[in-house]
Amino acid sequence: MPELPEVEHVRRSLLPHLLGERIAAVLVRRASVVKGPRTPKALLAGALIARIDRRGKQMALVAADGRVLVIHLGMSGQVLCDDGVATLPPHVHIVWTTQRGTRVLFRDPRRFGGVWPLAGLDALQRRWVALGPDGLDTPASAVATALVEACRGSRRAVKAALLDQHVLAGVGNIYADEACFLAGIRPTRRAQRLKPGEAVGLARALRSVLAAAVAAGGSSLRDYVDADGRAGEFVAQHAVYGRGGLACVRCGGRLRQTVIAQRTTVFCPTCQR
DNA sequence: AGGATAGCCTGCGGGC
DNA sequence: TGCCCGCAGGCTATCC
Repeated sequence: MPELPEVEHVRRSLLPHLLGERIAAVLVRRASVVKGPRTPKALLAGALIARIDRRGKQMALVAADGRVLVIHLGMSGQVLCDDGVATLPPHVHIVWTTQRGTRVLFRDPRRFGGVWPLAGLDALQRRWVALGPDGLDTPASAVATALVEACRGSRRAVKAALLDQHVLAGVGNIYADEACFLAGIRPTRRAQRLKPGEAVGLARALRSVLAAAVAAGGSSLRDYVDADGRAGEFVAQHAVYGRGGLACVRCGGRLRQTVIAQRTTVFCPTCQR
């Protein structure tokens, strides 16, 4: 679903609604989306929201008293804010209401996402060290190092390594394909065959694609909108994702489609080697 | 032990 | 029109 740029945009769009605001009430409408204690306290009832952090595709609401709630949007998750007047749309699983009357909805039709109540920042740290470095907030050189180390001796495809959140946090199917195209690297290449210079190029391409996508508000295919219901515009800039069989924007040749790590993969056989 | 496979869910578009 | 199939932005547990 939402990958790093979409989650970052949701995070930014939530800030004006939640930062410095106090949660007055929490309503859980479908308990199974809460992965941990389901008490109002664990779900930030009474909390003053001090920060909203992000690592990769995960977002964390951090309360002034140290409570933390991790939100993962999965494939179809949304966090929506409204004035609390309209009828709830379908698949809204959690509803927070702030003291000022803003209603914050966690909506997730496919329910691959969820929320994880954590005791504090220590627990968040422990959860997030398991992830690789963030694809956007990390210097390109460090991203390249992480890629080189993950590829060393690995027989899996380059794209499979990019999708592995333990290697690098935040890259999903769209941006893996787009970064490989920008770097001129075929996503099917075995990771261990990647030369160090190519890993550096791929790291640069990744950051460039992620930053451009954030600037465009992310990629809205079906479900994705930010907290204010706005869609992202980055789809118009996709060079390969969703364009299998169409003409390469660079050479005009026919883009090829295959499957890597169970994910549809599109690349240009001419521009990507 | 890394890496490839199901499985979790709902909704939508295409083909018949 | 309507039904059935395949497919979708993620991740985990399980198996080889």
